[in-house]
Amino acid sequence: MKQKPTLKVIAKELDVSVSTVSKALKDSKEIGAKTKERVKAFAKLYNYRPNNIALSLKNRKTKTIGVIIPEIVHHFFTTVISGIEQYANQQGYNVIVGLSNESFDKEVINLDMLANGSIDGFIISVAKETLAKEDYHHISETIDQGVPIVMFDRVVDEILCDKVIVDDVATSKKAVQQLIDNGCKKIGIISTKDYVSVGRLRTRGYLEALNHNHIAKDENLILKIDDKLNSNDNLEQLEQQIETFFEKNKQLDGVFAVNELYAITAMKVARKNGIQIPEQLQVIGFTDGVLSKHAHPPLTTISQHGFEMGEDCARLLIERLEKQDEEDETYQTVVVKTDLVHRETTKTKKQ
Amino acid sequence: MKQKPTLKVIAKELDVSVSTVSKALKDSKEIGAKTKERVKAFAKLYNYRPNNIALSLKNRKTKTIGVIIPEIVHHFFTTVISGIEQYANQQGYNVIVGLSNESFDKEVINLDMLANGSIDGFIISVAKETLAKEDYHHISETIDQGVPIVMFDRVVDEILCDKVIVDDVATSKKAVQQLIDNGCKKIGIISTKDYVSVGRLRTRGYLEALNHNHIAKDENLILKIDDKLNSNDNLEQLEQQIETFFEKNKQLDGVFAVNELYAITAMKVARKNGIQIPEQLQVIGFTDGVLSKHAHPPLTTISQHGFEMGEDCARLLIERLEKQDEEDETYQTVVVKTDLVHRETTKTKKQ
DNA sequence: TATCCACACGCAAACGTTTTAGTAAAAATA
DNA sequence: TATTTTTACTAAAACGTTTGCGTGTGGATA
Repeated sequence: MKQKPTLKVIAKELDVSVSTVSKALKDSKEIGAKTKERVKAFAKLYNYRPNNIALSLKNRKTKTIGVIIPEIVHHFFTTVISGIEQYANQQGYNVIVGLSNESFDKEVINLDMLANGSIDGFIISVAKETLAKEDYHHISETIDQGVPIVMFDRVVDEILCDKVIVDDVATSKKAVQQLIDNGCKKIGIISTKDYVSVGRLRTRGYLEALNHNHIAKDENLILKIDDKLNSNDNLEQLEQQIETFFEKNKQLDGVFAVNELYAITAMKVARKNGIQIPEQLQVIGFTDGVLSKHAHPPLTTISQHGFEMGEDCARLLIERLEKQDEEDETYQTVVVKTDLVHRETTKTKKQ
Repeated sequence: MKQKPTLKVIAKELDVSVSTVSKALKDSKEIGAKTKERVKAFAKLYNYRPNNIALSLKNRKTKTIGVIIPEIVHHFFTTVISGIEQYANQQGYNVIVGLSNESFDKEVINLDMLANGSIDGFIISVAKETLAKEDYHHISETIDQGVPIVMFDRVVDEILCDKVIVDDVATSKKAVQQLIDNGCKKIGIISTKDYVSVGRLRTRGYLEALNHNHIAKDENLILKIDDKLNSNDNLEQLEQQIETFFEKNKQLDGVFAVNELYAITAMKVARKNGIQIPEQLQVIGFTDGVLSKHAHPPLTTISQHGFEMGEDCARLLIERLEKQDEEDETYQTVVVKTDLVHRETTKTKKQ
């Protein structure tokens, strides 16, 4: 339990100045060969490492990026984090994770805690409560203070910053089109309330697909789940709502669900009602996670490539950080491509 | 894009000294009432926040704890992180996450990057490669440097530090006993190679249960999966190995799997072979995650209460940090209790 | 009027670095 | 030998805080 060596103690020990030690360690030509040797040997012996905090203070940058997400026990978000981590570490950056738990207040607190010099920039996916309140002052203030932000997945249009998203509308349209092509006549969507941007957009894509195929919109076929039900606690309520939905729509032969959980639960309800998948009912989910892959039957889904999204987020942020002098005020929105992963809840009509 | 206000700029603007500003903001009685007012008003106007990095440097503590885990796309680990986050934030600490990706080198790098003043202490679950190499010098060196470490789940006995674990042996024994009580005669275990501590211990629990019931050990009933197969890429190989395992053990009527994935995959193989669960084969998995809950049929599992484990880790670490003067060299090992979650892959003989 | 004491504030050091500018001494040049 | 150049190093400032101590001003007291 010895104290960590600093330049100062090395200097004192070797009877040279602090600056000599510093320079010797960086192989400066200002320092003589034998002095360098002495210093390096001593530093290695005592396992000297420069103090990161001091460096951060001096350089006014921490080489750390803050990621704030609604929840971490969630396959998509962790996949994104993996991508962020990978790219960031590779560039010598650390990643600090803050959880908002979908709460506005916790999001504000997290932003506050980290924005005071702890991190160089943020990557954030906005909490549902924040989206519902439409209060983004904490985000715009952070940007105003010169801390760049990259938003992903749940983004908000009013805020000017770099963004990484999936083309929710086009992707959903593609998925629903697939159901139509596979012969579905009565296609329902299980979505979220409209203030969740991805729910809103995916619903729009669903409607566009119907419209494009001259299928009339039927409000009964659109189920908008209340956000609170996402938490694992009230699974039964979710199941109940979907059950009711199924009862209301007897000849339902296709379901597009905006997330894994809704898709899986729909399958569960279908199974309970003796509905054969995919023979009587075809299902496509958004987001390709473990649940979909290991479901029975394995679920056809849309893969959003979370890892790549994470990499893109980190890249965008770090690029902006590294050229912060130029004050580039033009922001990018990266749209990552999606893929339809055909598994066994859809009929394989066309590949 | 204004620069962040510091004490210095406030001081200059108000034509007082830096120390006056600092003291005024903390309501020191040394400062006159009107000056305090002026300073506070100005600070609020420009949204002044003390720079955390400077404080960290001064106080020699960062109020940040580093968590290093093998992978983040994993229900158990994210649950633990949730617990850590919750407790830590509540105590005013931040959480920084490092991923080892099960690699020894990445673990060392992560430890190195963070140990130089960036964090006050670590919470770590050791990478498989590290366990295989049995090289823990990076960990002991970190502890020697005065940075406390708490290990959880995958711990190593040789290292003296606080630990949070599950009683793997007893818990596994209990699970296997349950299978026996439910009438299973031929019980197999799907485990990992022995260098993964949890796999080794859970296998031991399995054997103890057999022994306790005077059932002879049968090597054929013990399948030790090679670690590399955990990654989602080679699922087919995993499936293949389990398939072979089933063929070798025809009258198998009980399976105890040391993790979710193995359990789920075993069920998949069983279904493919037309084996009815739980009528012909009963299955219990270790770790209660989303897969188990949403499996069909829902999987009976052992819940390790990851959230509580996280809280315990954070509590242990923070307690040690806050009384670092006393140099308490007695370490605790917290054993969190487990529960058998009865679902539908076991016969409900006794509740 | 001389002395004392609050009062209100400023100075400076410290945390551990890096870096610019400066300075002795030694070496090279004239 | 006198001057310049090079070598090898040190001093000090800076990053943004906090805090113990010093100090000038004023009013109250003697």
